[in-house]
Amino acid sequence: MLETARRLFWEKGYRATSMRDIGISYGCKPANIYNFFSDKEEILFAVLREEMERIIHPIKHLEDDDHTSPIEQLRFLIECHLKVTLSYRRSARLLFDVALDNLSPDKRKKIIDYRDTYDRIIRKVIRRGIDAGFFPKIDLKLAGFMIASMITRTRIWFHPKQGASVGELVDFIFKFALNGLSGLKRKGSRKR
Amino acid sequence: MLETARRLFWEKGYRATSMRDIGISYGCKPANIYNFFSDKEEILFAVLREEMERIIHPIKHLEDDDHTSPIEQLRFLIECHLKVTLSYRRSARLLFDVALDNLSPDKRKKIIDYRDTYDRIIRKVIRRGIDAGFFPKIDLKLAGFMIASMITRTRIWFHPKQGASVGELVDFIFKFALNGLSGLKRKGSRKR
DNA sequence: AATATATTAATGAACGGCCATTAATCTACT
DNA sequence: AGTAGATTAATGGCCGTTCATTAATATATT
Repeated sequence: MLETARRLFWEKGYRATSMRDIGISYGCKPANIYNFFSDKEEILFAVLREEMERIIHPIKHLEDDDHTSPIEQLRFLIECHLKVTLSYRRSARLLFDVALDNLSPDKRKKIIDYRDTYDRIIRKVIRRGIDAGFFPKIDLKLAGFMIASMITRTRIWFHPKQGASVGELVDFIFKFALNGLSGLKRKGSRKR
Repeated sequence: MLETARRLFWEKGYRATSMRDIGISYGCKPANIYNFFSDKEEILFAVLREEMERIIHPIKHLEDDDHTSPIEQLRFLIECHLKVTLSYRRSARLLFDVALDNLSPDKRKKIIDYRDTYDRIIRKVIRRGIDAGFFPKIDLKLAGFMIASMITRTRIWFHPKQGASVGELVDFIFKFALNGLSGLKRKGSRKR
């Protein structure tokens, strides 16, 4: 049932998906859904949390890994994030962006914490790249957001049957990011 | 009134913004809105079209400009797109992504045409950079999407009072993109 | 094994709320 | 007087959720 809801939320949006829609798609009446979830919001929360977990889990160790090469870490992070992202079907919207308003403050905070964790990890990886001399001293926040932007939006336009394969996309984004970061100058950096 | 609707749609989403909301915010009753717009969808269409116009208009000439330096063109495009994007308030969602479903097919097509125009322009600029020897032969679609992704998502996280200024962001993205593209190898390219 | 009891899953019916929109009427302006 | 803008009252529709009931399944008891 959660999978059904997840699919519909991504396809149509949270608000445009009714409990009746979920029931019809899953094969039960909407009232039955309340035997499994307390309300609609809880379904959304479960969906978002599960996806965030899938994104964070494989890269979590990077936060404390001060030994592996930062370039390898960057590639690993990009590859993991991208593969999770593209393991789902293409979607016209990014649910992480649009659905947070529909969560109560405490649940929203939990999802935002996941995002913060992601941001923290990617910045650490980049930081290590700087410290190791691969990248110039740059704004970690900007760099992290740029890379994440490129990855997250692949879900909107990437189509597995057309153009580049996932592997090629990993390569492209990794190299683009690596070159992009490597070539930046001190200018534009800002102490935070 | 259009400005009021635009603001609310971006803040809360199209579906979560009721005609009552628009009326209250604008200072009239919802029924009055129908003296100016035939229905809710027409408001959305007007909002999206106006914003797309603002994005496309300043860069439209780039489509037929085979003389200016492609690097300058790239910078100009990034700068224009970014400045339009950040001329609006930060938003938790990208209306272009989420609201298209709420348009009738013919109106949706019109907005998508704008996006296609943007994609065409940015790919042309990159194409020229390739032809002029600045970039290696790469997948134009991927490259275009990457740059556009970085720009469009600034609307979600950029805050004018914190961190980098708009100008610094223009510099950052331009250089990131320029270096990113410049350093790419033939590998990963794919004939389309 | 058969039966009673408990639990879980599923449903029909309905509620109260909100929505976009319309028709009729009113008000302000020229 | 005519018109544009604004409002009131109402409609039909959809929504998330609740409640009482039923059906199916699991567990405990004899």
